[in-house]
Amino acid sequence: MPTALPPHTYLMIRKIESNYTLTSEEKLTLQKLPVQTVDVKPGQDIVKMGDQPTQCCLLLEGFSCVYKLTLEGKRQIMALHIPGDMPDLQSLHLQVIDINIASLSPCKLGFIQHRDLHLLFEQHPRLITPFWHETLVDASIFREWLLNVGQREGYSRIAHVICELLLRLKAVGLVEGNSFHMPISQAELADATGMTPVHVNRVLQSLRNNGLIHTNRRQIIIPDWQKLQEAGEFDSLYLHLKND
Amino acid sequence: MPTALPPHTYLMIRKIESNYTLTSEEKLTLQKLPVQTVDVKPGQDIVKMGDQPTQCCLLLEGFSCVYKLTLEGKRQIMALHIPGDMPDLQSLHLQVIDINIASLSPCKLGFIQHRDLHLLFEQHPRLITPFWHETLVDASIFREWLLNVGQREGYSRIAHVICELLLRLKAVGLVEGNSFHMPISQAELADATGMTPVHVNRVLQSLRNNGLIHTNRRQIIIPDWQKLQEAGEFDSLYLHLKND
DNA sequence: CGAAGTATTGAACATAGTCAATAACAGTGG
DNA sequence: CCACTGTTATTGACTATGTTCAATACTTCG
Repeated sequence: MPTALPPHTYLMIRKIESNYTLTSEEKLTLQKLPVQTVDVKPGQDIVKMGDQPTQCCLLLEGFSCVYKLTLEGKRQIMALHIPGDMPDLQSLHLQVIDINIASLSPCKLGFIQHRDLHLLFEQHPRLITPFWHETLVDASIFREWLLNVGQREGYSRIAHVICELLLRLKAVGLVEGNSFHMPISQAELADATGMTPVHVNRVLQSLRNNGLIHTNRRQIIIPDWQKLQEAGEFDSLYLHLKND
Repeated sequence: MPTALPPHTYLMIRKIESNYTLTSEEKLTLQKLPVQTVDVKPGQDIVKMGDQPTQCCLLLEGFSCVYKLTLEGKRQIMALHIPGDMPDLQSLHLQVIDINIASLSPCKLGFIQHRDLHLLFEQHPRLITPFWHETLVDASIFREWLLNVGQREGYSRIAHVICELLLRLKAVGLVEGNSFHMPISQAELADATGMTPVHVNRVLQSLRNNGLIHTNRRQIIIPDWQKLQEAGEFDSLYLHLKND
């Protein structure tokens, strides 16, 4: 007898359950949410500024990001998404999308219709809370990044982003020991930290030289978690992870 | 016969109504929300990192801000609040506060108990949406600030912040003609834009010299809205104001 | 009026950016 | 399996924007 595949909403439910106790009926309803999956290549726009989507996107596999461009074409990446994240949950209540969302690696996406979520919330009003919660954590991460980009020097900035990724990936089981896969180019890291690729490269070298990270392909190995956290002034409070 | 004073929730309701149609019963319930008012001096912390409040704060008069500090004591201001804003609405669902909120000018605050809001939402589930909406707009503003601080040069950054304030203040009726009161020191503007006070001072001078703003005390006069918007690369989409 | 906070100025300096060239790597098809 | 191609990473030299430090003027308010 074949084992049933987990539902597409598996990671989403897992995340919700780390903060909320779901009744078995609520959980079942979430498991049965209609999800339409799509595969996309790296570097593809998933949602664009000005769109008025009727569905939300759930990242099932891969990495994506939110970004905006200045008129001169400078790009700021404002958040990185990992499996289980819902990058455009805001579109449920903000009619016009004011950001761009793009894949950073090959991604598997699950699209959930707004009307299905609205229905879900009508039938189970208690479920509104964890979804609202998710958007509040997103906002918290934006704030921390603002502190990062506005006040920390390059060395700390990069260390901070790596710390955040480690903890978030750990929460969805994507960390093996002290290492994880980070399919992000230095140019993209530069856009995420408000630096130039050249400077990112130099900072990464000094992080390596100081023994805070090892890199192999796009695998990041963290030999000394304590030291990396200190370098990035990292305090995980803002991630609001319950099971630290 | 004396005219009844508007309820403390007046500005909040006004903001909600710019996006949602309230039934008269919903409106009445909102007007009757218990609000405890407090006056605070400039530069006072209202909420601190680590707090676990049982109430939300509604700004009735004055300006406040959200900020965080780095270990070396550098401060990043992440948002400015104007009357009608609810700076810590997030505390409804995030147990531990991960930011500091401080008054920038003398402020009148209204505190609303979480339990009263939860009751409100139980009785009128439809009202969850506008409050969720408010936190989504906050997040949108954080993102825009991240773009501002990460990718724009000083001149545009300051122009952008002024543009944002003008539109938001206009929405609550605090703009007279093309000018408004901005009780924020240059040092605070520096913390909001990730610059030094010295540099802010120089940028303000060049904005004045180019005729984009006039300043008088802490009154800002905007003689050429078009030019200021261009200088700040300002596009109001991210504010999600309905009545533009 | 006097004190404290705020704004302004100048000069030296530094972090990070720009430009440009080269090296390493990953994916492709013969 | 290897040459070919485009992308990504690395390096160096020069430059800029914005910082730091420190001194001076201006406001505001009791």
